[in-house]
Order: sequence, then C-alpha cells, then structure tokens
Amino acid sequence: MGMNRVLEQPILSGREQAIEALEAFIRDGQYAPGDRLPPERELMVQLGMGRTQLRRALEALEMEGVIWRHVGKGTFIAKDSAAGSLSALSRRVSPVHMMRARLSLEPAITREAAIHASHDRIIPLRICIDRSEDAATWDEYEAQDDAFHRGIALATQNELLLALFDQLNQVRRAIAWKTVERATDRPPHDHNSFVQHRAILEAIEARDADRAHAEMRTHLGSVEKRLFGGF
Amino acid sequence: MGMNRVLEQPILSGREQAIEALEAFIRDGQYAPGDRLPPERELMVQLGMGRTQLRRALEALEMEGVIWRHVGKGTFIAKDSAAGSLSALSRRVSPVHMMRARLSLEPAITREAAIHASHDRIIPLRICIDRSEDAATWDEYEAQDDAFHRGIALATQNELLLALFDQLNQVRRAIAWKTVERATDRPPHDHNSFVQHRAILEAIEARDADRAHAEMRTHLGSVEKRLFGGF
DNA sequence: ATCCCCATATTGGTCGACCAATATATCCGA
DNA sequence: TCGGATATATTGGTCGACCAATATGGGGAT
Repeated sequence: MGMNRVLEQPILSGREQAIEALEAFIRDGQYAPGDRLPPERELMVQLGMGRTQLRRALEALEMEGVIWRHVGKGTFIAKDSAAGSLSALSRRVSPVHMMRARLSLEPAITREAAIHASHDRIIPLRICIDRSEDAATWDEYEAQDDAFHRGIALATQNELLLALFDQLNQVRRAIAWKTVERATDRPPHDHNSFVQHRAILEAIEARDADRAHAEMRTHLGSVEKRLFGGF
Repeated sequence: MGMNRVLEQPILSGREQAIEALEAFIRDGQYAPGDRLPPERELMVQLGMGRTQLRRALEALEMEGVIWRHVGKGTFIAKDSAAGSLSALSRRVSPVHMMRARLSLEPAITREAAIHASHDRIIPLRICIDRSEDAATWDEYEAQDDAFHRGIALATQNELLLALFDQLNQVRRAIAWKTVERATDRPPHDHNSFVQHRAILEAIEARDADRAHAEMRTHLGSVEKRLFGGF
C-alpha cells in the first residue's frame, strides 16, 4: 500500500494570482529600487486584469514594503529589497535553508518554554504525544506533530516568539514537499520522533533549558536527515 | 547637555488608521473566532469612514488571516487567533518579551553566521564596528549598531532567517522606547558594546559557532540589563 | 535667457451604481 | 403539511466617472 503522495500546489485566490502576476512583472522587468512602474491604467492592460484587482495587488505589495505609491507621482520600487511577502519567500527559500532556520529557531523556543511554561501549557503537549503515538494515519500523526511544536511555542508565553514560529511554520507549509515513499499507512511503533518528543517534554517539565534546547536540536536533526538522507 | 529623548509614536497613514480603527472595533466588540462582523455598509458608518477605506482595512486583515470574507455570506473572524499584523503585535508585545525574543533568535542567527558567512559578508561587519566606535552622536552609533546586527543576519546566507530577523527588528523599532537619560552626546570610549561586538566578530571569523552564540547572548544580556536595570 | 504663473495632462484615490454570490422568504404543487 | 422552485433581499466585488495631488509645458514679464 506504499504510495507516493505529492502535495499539490495550493489553489490561489484571485488576489494571490494578481499579486503573483505583479511580482513576476516586477521581477521580469528587472526594476531596481527607485524605478517607476507603469501607471495603473497601463499596467492593468499589460497584466490583463481590472483596475480593482490590480489595486489590490499594489496595496498588498505596498503594505509589504516592496513598493510605494503617491498620488500624481506614480508607483515606485522601494529601496529595501529584502521586503516581500511570505508567499514570495516560500518560493525563494530552499528546503535546506528552511530546515536550517528551524534548527536555529525551534531549539531556542524550546529553551524558553522550559523556563516559562505553565502547567496548563504542558498538559496539551503530553496529549499531543499520546495522540501522535496512537495515530492511525500519517496525516493524523502530522497534525499532532504540528500541534506539539506549536504547543511549545505557546508555552514560551511570548507572543512575539509565537508569531515568529507561526511565520516560519507558514513558510514550511507553503513549500510543496514531495514526501518520501512510505511503506506503512502510519508511523511504525519505533518511529524515533516518539522518544524524541518525550525527551523534549521531560526536559521542559524538568525546567532544564539547556537539555530542552539540545533535545529539540537532536529531534530536528533527525527530521533533517530523514528528509535529505545521509550526508 | 543630557536630555531625555522620547521617540514619538510613528505617524500613521490613512490605511494604517483604518486598520487600527477596525482592529479596535473587533477587540472592543469581543468577537470570537467564527463570529460575523456587521456588513460593510454598516461598518463604514459605525467607523466613520468611506467604504473604500474600510475595504482596504478589511483587505489587510484578511491577508493577515485575522478575518475571512465571502460574497453573499459576510465577513467573519478567522479561527486562528494568533494571526495579526506586525504593527498590532508591536502594541501587544512588552519590551521584556521583545528582549527575550531577541535573546532567543539572534544568538542562533549568529551561530549560523559563524558557519556560513562568506568573506564579503564579514568585511561590512568590521566596517560597522569601526564606524560605531567613531560615531559622533548616539544616532550615528545606533545606525551602525543596527547595520551590524542585520549584517550578521545577512551573513547567514539564509533568506528565511533574514526575514525572521527583519520581522523581529520591525517590532523592536515600532515599540516606542523611552530612552534612558544620557550624560553624553555619544557613546563613551569604554562602552561595553564595542568590545562585545568585536568578540562576536572574532568568533564568526574563527568559525566558532558555539562561541559566536555565547558572545551574542552576552552582548544582548548587557543590552537587556541596561534597559531594565538590575535584576 | 531665465523665472514665474497658469493651464493642461497625468497619476493614484474615492464614490455611487451596478454585478455576482449567497441567504431568506414566499408561493405552488403534491 | 412538506418540499422544491422562484423571487427578493443581502452581502462582498467590480466598474467607470470623478476627485485630489502632482508633473509638465507654454506664455509672458523681466
């Protein structure tokens, strides 16, 4: 029953399509910071969309700092080229870099969780582990795995760290993974993430920040190895 | 010549004002996930703005995942309550939590920089340090300090880590700091950040990831202590 | 030749009418 | 009485005309 499962590219809303078309236009036109884009009424013709839709895309890019607009002047590429949407970032980030970012942020978050977690933030972590071990399918397992990791970010009691985790997670989810071929319908009983999750939880419960940090690094190191194979 | 310098609340654009008004409306109305907001034509009256402006704010919140909209159905609070704009986050995050988030992310970023920095990413770091030591005003110093920290994020050669750093930095900048009273116009020659910056750079140059991590923690620990005083 | 003022053109922003999707009410037939 | 079809109301989305801010060009005075 082993089958390849290929995650489909997410279906894009009208706005997202408009944003992508505009981003492609800017990229293909090789605009530099400070350059002026064509006027809206020209641009909507060139991109084959209505002015309302174009304005939505322009609005989005302006909010992200990619462009700035001024009545009577025009629309310009902003100076800071690092700006951009998370979805644009998802298209640029390689799986390796995404994994390195996880290896950087999540152990630090786990350390903070060990210091700050309250009792009512620890209980859900245990529940996630129990459920992931009982999962009947990989989908179920992955949902609980996700909840476990986010539960740790919640346990930091720091909304900024949670926000950064969520941003990282959003990029992770948007990257279309071609998943490895699986020989079973569900994780085997000796799936190493099970013991690794428990080790992380124990470190958090023990308030051992350094161990929590190390256990999360170990766990994500295994995930990385599984994804990219031997070094 | 010592004077208190209070950073002013940033001037908000029309769109930002509209977003804030809408966010306040949602917050004060105690809407729960799944709740339906009043129709646009009602809402614009209640908020005292045109429909176009309201739609811009709604568009922004929808992009951030705070709400979802559907023709003929209405506008609803999204399930995931963790979503929100960075500017909204800036208003919620305490300086202590922001500092904890820096202490979590920046040492990890510095570790990655020690591993991945290329020669042409290290040179600008040295230049920032030289310039910060020569700074004639606190403003100049802070500009170079900012550039140093971002230079490290650039040195990771990981656009996702850079993006996360930029998000963190944006929140930091948006928090209106009441700066400490300063006895001098510029940093003293024995300002401890100077030697700390050099120690960080040396660790990066030496490719010593653990030392880089530790030196950045030390540096930010000093920053934290300076901001919040003794423990 | 240069500068200033005014008229016109151009650009992004707003408005009200209308459109497309959905909810709700009403009517009719079994 | 109930269920299905239809009409009407409601909701967010789009369009074209117009508005507000800015750029540009031309003419007249110095």
